Amino acid sequence: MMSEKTYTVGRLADDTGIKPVTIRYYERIGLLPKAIRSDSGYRLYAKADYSRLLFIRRSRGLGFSLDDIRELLSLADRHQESCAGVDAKVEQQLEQVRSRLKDLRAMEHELERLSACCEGGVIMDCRIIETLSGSA
Amino acid sequence: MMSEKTYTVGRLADDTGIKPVTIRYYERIGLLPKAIRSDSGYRLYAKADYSRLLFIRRSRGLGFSLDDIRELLSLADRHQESCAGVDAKVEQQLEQVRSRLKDLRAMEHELERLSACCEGGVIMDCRIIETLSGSA
DNA sequence: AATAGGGGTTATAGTAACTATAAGGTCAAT
DNA sequence: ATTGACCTTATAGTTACTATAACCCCTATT
Repeated sequence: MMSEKTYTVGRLADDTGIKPVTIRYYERIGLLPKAIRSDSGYRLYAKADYSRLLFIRRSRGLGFSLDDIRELLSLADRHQESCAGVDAKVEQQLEQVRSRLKDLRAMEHELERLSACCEGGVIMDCRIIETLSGSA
Repeated sequence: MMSEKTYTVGRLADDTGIKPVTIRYYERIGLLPKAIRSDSGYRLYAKADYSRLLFIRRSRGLGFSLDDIRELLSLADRHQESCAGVDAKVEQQLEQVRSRLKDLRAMEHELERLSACCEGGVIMDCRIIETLSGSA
């Protein structure tokens, strides 16, 4: 029903929300296979590439690094193996996200505290500057 | 009571928790003034440098970029001006931290959901991989 | 005096995940 | 034939460092 192999890079970009430069970058670092080329040298993509890119985009959305994603993709291809590795990666990513959350929450609180203590005076009397400079 | 001008870069590093390489880097990009040198070419630091470095470290801890810190430092030096600029920077940083928090919380939830749906089978049946690949 | 260690100095390249720029080739439509 | 929107490549820039190499200095011990 659908034609076989006819996404150009820009079309793929529109469909996946990943920019052409980024797609080419992914190819260069081996995250995407080398695209086949048209007679004039344009990259041509098929459904499989589209799926792979979506996989990458979703994983990026969960904060996985490109290296993590490389591993996830290679795991995903081994249909018959246990998915323990995948699960472990997710768990590990969750750890990382939580640790980052902890840091950011601390920053948020400290910034709130700072913001609250500004009374609109002059730098010399500014409690914010004082806090940042201070010896506490 | 204390001697006047005698921190070496390593000493300053120990006192501030910022590594020598990083201190030199800060000097190179103009975040710290060029250190005066000993006869043999060693950098020598005074109390003021120590304070400035602490200021930088605290600000980094709040997530400010080095460019932000550059501005904060230059604001901090203008004692007689209004501290509105400082307050604005803090506010803006708070915004950024909160936006990042929002993203990370979303990631956390999604990762939790994923992690929960793994039932320890084989990749082919893995709901995690399915979700990452899926067209939803 | 020679040497060993633990400093210090520089310059250069690498990291992550892109983004920006330049300089050019292709394609479809007017 | 030319316009405009696309494609191609290579190269450099971004952030805040880290790593490496190759060398110099200072102090203390043999």
